[in-house]
Amino acid sequence: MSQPSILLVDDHRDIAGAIIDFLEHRGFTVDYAADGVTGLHLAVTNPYDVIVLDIMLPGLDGLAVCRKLREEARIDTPLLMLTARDTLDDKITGLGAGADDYLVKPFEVRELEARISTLLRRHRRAVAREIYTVGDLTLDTGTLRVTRGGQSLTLTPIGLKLLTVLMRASPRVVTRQQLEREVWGDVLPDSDTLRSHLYSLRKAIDKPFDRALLHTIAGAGYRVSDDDGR
Amino acid sequence: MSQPSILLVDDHRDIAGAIIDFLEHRGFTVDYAADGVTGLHLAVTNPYDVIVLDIMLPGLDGLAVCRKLREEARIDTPLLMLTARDTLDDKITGLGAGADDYLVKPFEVRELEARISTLLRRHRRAVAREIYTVGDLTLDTGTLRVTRGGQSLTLTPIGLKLLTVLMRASPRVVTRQQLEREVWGDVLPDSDTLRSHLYSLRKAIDKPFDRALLHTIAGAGYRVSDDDGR
DNA sequence: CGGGTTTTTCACGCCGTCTTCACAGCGCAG
DNA sequence: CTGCGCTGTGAAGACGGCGTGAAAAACCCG
Repeated sequence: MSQPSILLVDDHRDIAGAIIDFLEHRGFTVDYAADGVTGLHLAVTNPYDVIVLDIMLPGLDGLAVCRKLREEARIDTPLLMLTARDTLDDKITGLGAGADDYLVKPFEVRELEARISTLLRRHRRAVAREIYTVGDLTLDTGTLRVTRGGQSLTLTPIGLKLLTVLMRASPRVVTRQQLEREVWGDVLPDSDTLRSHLYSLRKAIDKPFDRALLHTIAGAGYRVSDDDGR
Repeated sequence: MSQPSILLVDDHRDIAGAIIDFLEHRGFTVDYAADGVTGLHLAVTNPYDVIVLDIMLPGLDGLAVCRKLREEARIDTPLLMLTARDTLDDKITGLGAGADDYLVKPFEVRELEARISTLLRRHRRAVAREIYTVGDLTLDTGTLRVTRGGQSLTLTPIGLKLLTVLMRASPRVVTRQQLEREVWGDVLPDSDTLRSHLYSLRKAIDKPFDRALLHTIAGAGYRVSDDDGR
């Protein structure tokens, strides 16, 4: 996600303009709607990374938009609610409607950006979190923790990347080319440094244990699987 | 799977009630148990698509239930563990015990649903592979594993390639030329090394067994089929 | 700038694979 | 009956892929 996209829904055009200027200057792409219906429509038709929603809107208010997004459209994009008063009621109803955070007006744009960044990070982590298990080896892509037989292992970044690809594919075979592409993109290194990395990955996840999980398939590629004789 | 079925094991009846309401409203069928023993019993007697298991349970706790399911009952239904925030430890999350995912309490029900959907998707994908079968010989083109009569065979890369072509074509005849083209492309080797490869392929897949599956069609080519009489 | 980590490069040597070759069996045609 | 061509059989050697390990280079972070 090189350029996070934001949807801003707020009927105060002057304030909104300032916010948009600031956010765009900070590298975000911003779409804007001045009322609830338009905002809702934009939100369901485009994939945003964060939605910023004023609670007071003409027609369909922020709470209603939020609820519709969550319950009808089933969109779980992180949502930040802008509320005028710091009443406990507002906070509770906002969060109850499915908002992920709220911000009390008036606020600093810096503050808004910070909250947005937090939501981005959190959501990315939550969405990215997948857990792969092969035999007694587990990889938690959320915490980037790798464990085998209960004990935690430390890998280098590339080792981790390789293992992720291999475990996601498990028990299928992954070719060298696929692995190289995953790690280095399109500009592949000349010499096959991949071999060294697989060597150290193996040293980390297989060497200290009895059974090997990372297998070489001659002329084809590599596979992570718990064969166990079969 | 029109109506995915979930097993929920949690001793907080109020929370469980809310979860059940939500999930049933979202189109799942939910069974419920308030303690580990009941949950375990349900899990081994019914086929669920996903099991949601609280880690803190009266009597038999979640980790124990999970372990028993995996190690004794040999049930590999996707399992999601519910854990308290303060016990977020490798050993406690249940990953080591065989859980496929975990969720930290308190959580949003829609997050729970999202994770359940992910597990459903992944599990479905894991069982669907393209596999060729001829007689008791099977070839999994994803894992590149070849088995006959339950036992696994090891082939050379070229042998594997030949077998793939032959099994894909089975029971039709494949000419030598076609086989050569598949393996070597357009620059064919001078001498007919193909014969040697077919010889060793035969040695691998037919020699150790009674009935031959790889047949030579004089002057025409080769065929893989379970003829039985013809 | 400095220290530690990560990545890349390189060289060695083994092992599996591919190729080549020689021979035997078999069927068919002359 | 005999020779020829096609195929199965098996071994030997060449070759390349791959594991291994260390050392150099790049990188990151404070």
